[in-house]
Amino acid sequence: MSKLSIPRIVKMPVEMQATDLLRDSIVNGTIPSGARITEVQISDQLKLSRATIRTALHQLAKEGLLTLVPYTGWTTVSLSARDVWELYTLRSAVERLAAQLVAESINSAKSSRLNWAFDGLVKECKKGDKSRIAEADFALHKTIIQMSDHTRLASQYALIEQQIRMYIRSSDALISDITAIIEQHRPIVDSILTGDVEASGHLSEQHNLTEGKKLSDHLKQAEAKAAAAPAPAAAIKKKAPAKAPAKGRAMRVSALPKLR
Amino acid sequence: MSKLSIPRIVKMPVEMQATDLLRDSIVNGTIPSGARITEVQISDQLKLSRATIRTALHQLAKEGLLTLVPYTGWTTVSLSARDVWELYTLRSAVERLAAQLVAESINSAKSSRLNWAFDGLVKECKKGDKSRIAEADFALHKTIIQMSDHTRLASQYALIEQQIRMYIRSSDALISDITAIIEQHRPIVDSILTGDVEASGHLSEQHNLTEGKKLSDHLKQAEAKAAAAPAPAAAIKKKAPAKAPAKGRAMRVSALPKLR
DNA sequence: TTATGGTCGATTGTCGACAATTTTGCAAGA
DNA sequence: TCTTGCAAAATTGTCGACAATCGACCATAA
Repeated sequence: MSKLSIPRIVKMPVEMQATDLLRDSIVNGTIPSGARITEVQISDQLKLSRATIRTALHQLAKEGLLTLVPYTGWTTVSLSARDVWELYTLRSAVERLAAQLVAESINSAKSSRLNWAFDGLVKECKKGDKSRIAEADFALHKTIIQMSDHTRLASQYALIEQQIRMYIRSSDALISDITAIIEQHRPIVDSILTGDVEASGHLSEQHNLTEGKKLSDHLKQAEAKAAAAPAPAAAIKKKAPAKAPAKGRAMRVSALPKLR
Repeated sequence: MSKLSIPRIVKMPVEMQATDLLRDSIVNGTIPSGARITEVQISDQLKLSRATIRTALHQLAKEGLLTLVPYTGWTTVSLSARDVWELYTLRSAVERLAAQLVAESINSAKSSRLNWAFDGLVKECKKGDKSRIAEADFALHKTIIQMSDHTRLASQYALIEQQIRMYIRSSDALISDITAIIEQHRPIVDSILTGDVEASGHLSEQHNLTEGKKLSDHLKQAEAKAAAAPAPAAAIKKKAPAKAPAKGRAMRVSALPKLR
């Protein structure tokens, strides 16, 4: 077959560029979670036609980042504690499979690649920059996914990761005990390296489950606090000035990065 | 929160109707797998604008039913043995999680629902109609998924199921030993009913893995045979004599059902 | 005959305009 | 003051047209 490894320049329709840009903006918080956005607003800012933007928005909706109410508007999702639970249970199942597949097919090339990713995490932990640690953490997990050589698993994982990133952005708290992170991941990596299918799967699963529970609990607590001191939502009716645009017209979103 | 269970009448934009129609046509084989289709052709047959069809096609691409080559055309996917392997490994991971969740939260309502689905399968097995047996089989699995009450898991499973159906349509062979089917599923159902989380997960996983391997092997064999004597799946275009449409213009697809 | 180059039809990419629908705001009446 | 009804604004739904690009065909020359 023609599996030549020519770089093969990739065509990037504007459509896809716009999709990526918007996805980034949502995931990294430029467009805040729960925000209402409109097609014309985006198309104006990006200088693209509404049809193009529309396609992009539909894509993102399919990815679970947006919801569309017909004839009314688009809204970025805001994740609840239940959503986080769903995300992490799913993630644990997917990562378990990936770890098993990699352990099953481990070889020297994969070993060095896995070690490289793990070393990256170790280094960042020693430096201490939390956001960089989180990034290296993601990278290690993603490396395992990619090494499983399973396109559907990978694309499924990408969706989950996106939404998790979104949540982590919105809740600033996450990493507590830095030194523990290394020891949490080391057994997973080791079991994969030694080809222990059972252990690698089990450890991966448990790691995600506990991690997810931690985040979910944190969010539940935050939700409870929010419920105790609710925003002044119901009281004012008419002339209320500056107020969260919970139901009103679409809010103006701060400047999006330029296309291209 | 406003989680009221008002039925809330749903508006069905033509867009979505078209998407559903096309999805069905692909999954049930009205549009054969591997076929090339064009936007104008579909929009003509369905009497809808290209933009609408285009959105629908993009959706289906995101669902893994179509692929788009820029400026060239759309093609329905044709699943290889590797694809089947991916599908079933993923499915096993997802169903394992679902079974565990259901076993964990089993109660009388869920018990009766699960028993009802299993009885349906038993009845069909006794009747002997293979396609109805397959349908009851799917239904049982889907019941477990739905009972897990996990929206992301369910939507993920829906995608997998779609593609599996597509493959099963194209390869007519599947069920061999009818009586065995019941005994394959009974332990899974029993372990869930007794709330045995570990066993239910393990059994679900293994069931899918073995079933997937069976289908994958069957397909591999078919692929080998096809390579030996390539099939004449041709469509005549102009004056060209019969020839495989591997690269040619889009083939005419037989009448699609009417919209509405 | 075969290789080369250009031309042309087919197909998707992008766009702006109009239609359908929902939500909002205001005014009139009780 | 509160409710009700109606009009207007906002927003998505649908459409047809033109541009960009690709693949196939054909004329030409070695």
